[in-house]
Amino acid sequence: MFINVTAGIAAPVHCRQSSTNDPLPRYTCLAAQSPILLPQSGSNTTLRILDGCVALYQELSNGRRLILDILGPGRILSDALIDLRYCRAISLTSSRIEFIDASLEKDTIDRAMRQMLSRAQAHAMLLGRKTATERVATAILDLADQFARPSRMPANSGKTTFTLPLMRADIADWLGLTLETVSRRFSAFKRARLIAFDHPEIITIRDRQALEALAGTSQYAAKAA
Amino acid sequence: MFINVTAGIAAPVHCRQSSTNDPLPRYTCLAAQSPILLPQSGSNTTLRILDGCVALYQELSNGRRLILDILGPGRILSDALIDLRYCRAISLTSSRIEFIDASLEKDTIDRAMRQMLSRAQAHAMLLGRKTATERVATAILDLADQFARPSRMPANSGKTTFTLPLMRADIADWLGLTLETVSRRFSAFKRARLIAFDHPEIITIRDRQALEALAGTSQYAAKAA
DNA sequence: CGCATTTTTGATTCTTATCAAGACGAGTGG
DNA sequence: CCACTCGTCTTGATAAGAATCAAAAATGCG
Repeated sequence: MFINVTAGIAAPVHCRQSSTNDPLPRYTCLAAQSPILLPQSGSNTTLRILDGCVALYQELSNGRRLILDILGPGRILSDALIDLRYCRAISLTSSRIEFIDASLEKDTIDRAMRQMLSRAQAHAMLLGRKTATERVATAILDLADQFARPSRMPANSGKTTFTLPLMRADIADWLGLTLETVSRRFSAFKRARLIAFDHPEIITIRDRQALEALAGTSQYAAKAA
Repeated sequence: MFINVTAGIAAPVHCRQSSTNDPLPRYTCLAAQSPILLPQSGSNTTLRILDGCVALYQELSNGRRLILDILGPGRILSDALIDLRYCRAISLTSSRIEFIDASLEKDTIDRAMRQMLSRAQAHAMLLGRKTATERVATAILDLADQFARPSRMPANSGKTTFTLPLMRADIADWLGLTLETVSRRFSAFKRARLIAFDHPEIITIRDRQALEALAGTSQYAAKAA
């Protein structure tokens, strides 16, 4: 199912969308695994993710794929930011997105751009110089930051539970690993009681400090941005 | 030797620099291996590399380093672009830089930002999914694009000669490899007659097409930007 | 020329990929 | 309700690629 964002009408069934005359914002709901087609650069199509999860990825000749970034609620995606000749975007879970007027929120775009670059650089560090263990620890912490419900009970010191919007294969494509390696690291972290999970996609962080130590110094700079 | 760009006065000996009252542009020469200290974000310090080569890099806890990008003549470096808490910049060869007024060239900064992001994403692809052979081939082509003299004789079909501004260890830190692996790939390419060199830093591309094939589809998107 | 740095090359080890098989869970239809 | 299937996940055995360790060769410099 392809959603052409240019037209803004080819939305799936279960979709809330205001009428054409309405002022911004307009909402759209995407099913899981829906490609998001931004128009050619220059049209200034910009959207904000309200809910769900979007992956920005590139592909190589023989089927190799790398997910460049995982975008959770609040993140901005714009043709002003990314080079669409090389990047594709896809929703990993069912997602709700909002179209925003780029010209009205120049500052927002600017901040999003800086965050994108900052994260890309931190991710390059991860891909170039971190071990599999460090990569997975980094990923778990980043995903917890982006997808954990803010409503955690205060008594639960440090324990965060969240639903992974990516499956093992996606995490592998994000971290430059194989799904088997990712699975092994998750199992190892579970054995070491750094995380806990019964279902593979519902993760509880049991020892955040240890994970942070494993993840290495250069945590995603995105937090501060 | 530290060059604090804020003040713009702590320049090395062999330095051409106009007086304080002069209008833009102002030039500065940097010796090889001079760290470039940009001020805290917000001051809009922006510079253009006129000659030479600058590396943008990050460091990890235990001495691991990753060069995020190699900047040749024409490239822009600005505190508006990069997060200076995590990035450092250093000249790899003696370089000439020019300070520009970011407010006057908003469009230039914008294009530079997009190029930076585009290159960061292509580099992430390289680090995450390319083999050592593909990485080195990609690097040689990118460096040729950035540092080969444009004055190549027309008869020399496809043959480009240029001086590498990086040594093997730098290339390794850029490509997420070790210097031994980089050296081995250079030797292999030499044996296969894809490149030629007598001195390790003066490289001639003998078979650009083969290199491009090895480098894989997603060549640096930077060219078009 | 001699010294320090860089590069090359070789031998070995280690991490992760690859190949393979089984376990688990969700959904389907009998 | 239960078999059946499909997709995902886990785990194990093995292989491949790059790192590491080590030493020699080349280069540049004082």
